[in-house]
Order: sequence, then C-alpha cells, then structure tokens
Amino acid sequence: MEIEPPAKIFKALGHPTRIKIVQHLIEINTCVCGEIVGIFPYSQSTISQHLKILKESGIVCGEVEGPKTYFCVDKAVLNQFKQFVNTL
Amino acid sequence: MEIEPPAKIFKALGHPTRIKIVQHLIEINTCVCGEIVGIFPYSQSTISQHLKILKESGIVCGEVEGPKTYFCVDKAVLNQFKQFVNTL
DNA sequence: ATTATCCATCGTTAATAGCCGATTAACGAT
DNA sequence: ATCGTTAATCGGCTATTAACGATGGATAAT
Repeated sequence: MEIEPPAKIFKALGHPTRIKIVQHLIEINTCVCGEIVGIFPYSQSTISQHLKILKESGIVCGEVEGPKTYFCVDKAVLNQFKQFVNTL
Repeated sequence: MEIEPPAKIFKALGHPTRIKIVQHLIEINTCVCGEIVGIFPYSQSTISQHLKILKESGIVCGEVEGPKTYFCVDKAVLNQFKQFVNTL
C-alpha cells in the first residue's frame, strides 16, 4: 500500500482546527468558507489556508460556484483512509 | 470527545518514516532502537527523535532495559485512535 | 578499570508551518 | 462601469520541524 497519501492526510489532520473543520463538514455535509470563518477565532486568510491544506491532502474538496466556494469531505478518500488506519 | 490526543497522534503519523516505524513495530511486536536505525537511511539521532515524537503522542512506548530501549505500539491507544477515526 | 555499545540529548542549520493584515481576483447586483 | 461580497494569495513575522554530528551517561564485556 502506498504510504504518501495517508501520510499527507495524517499531516493535514494533525492540527485541532483542521480536525474540527472536517468534523463540521461531515456534520453539515457542505459548507461555504465564510461560514467556517465565523466558527473559529481565526482570520479569513488563516481558515482559507487550512482549507487549502485539507484540499491538498485530498480529504476535502471545494467547488467554486460564483463568488462562493462550497467545501465538502470526499467520502471515498475518507473511507480509504479509514481502511488504512484500520490495517495498522 | 477530546480532540488534542488524536490531533497529536495524527501529527505524529504525518511523516512517512514515522508511519513506517509504527508499521514495523506492529509487525514484529517489539523492537530495539538500533534495529530501526538499520532499516532507514537516517542517522541514529534522527531516528531517536522520531521515536520521541511517537512516544510523546502516546502511540508508542519504550522500555529501557539495560543499555537497550525496547519500543512497542500501545495497543490500547491505537485502538482508541482507530475508534476516533472511524467516527469521522 | 578500561573499553565498547547503545541511545538520549544538545546545538546547529535549513526548511516548513501557522498566523496575520493587505492585496488581488472573480463574480453578482446595481 | 462600479461597487460589494467572497475567497484565494502575497509578504512578513515567529515558532516549529527535520536532519545532522557531537557529546555524554548508562550498562555490558574484557
């Protein structure tokens, strides 16, 4: 099994804020950046950066729709990741 | 559920070498630092540092026995971590 | 008692991460 | 065409990480 993809996801989730973002995305299914910014005590640029890291890991995907971007968790990637963890 | 402990484990596993160390420890159950050093293309001090990070996350524990230190995965912590991941 | 082995720690260096405010880009509405 | 909204990116700052070689302390072997 390839090790880099899960390593990237581990790294992405290695920050409390990013775990919370993922948990929130799972809960409400899809979400706009601005809404996430409202939840956390960080600036828009910081949240945007966290979202970028999550996207680059593959666990989260974002769809631009007009001026907004809708973020959601990629269930397939998440399940694959879960499987990796469970084989440990 | 508390978020800091899993965040620390995610972070610890966010490095390919550390994932491989954990995989190796699970495979052979217990292992001495020197043996791990022999597997990877890194210096003894670097491996020791990785082991320290893994220990601090709680996923790995080490027992000093004479001049050697025996490392192993803490199954209880690992299972708790797996459970956390599965709730995502 | 001396020597050798094992490994944790220190000090250093270069790179990366985390945060911010400011700017820019894209779009919709006026 | 301009303005307001949304979000991505830039530049800068500090803190942390990843790697190394060197040092040192503990134990085992001679």
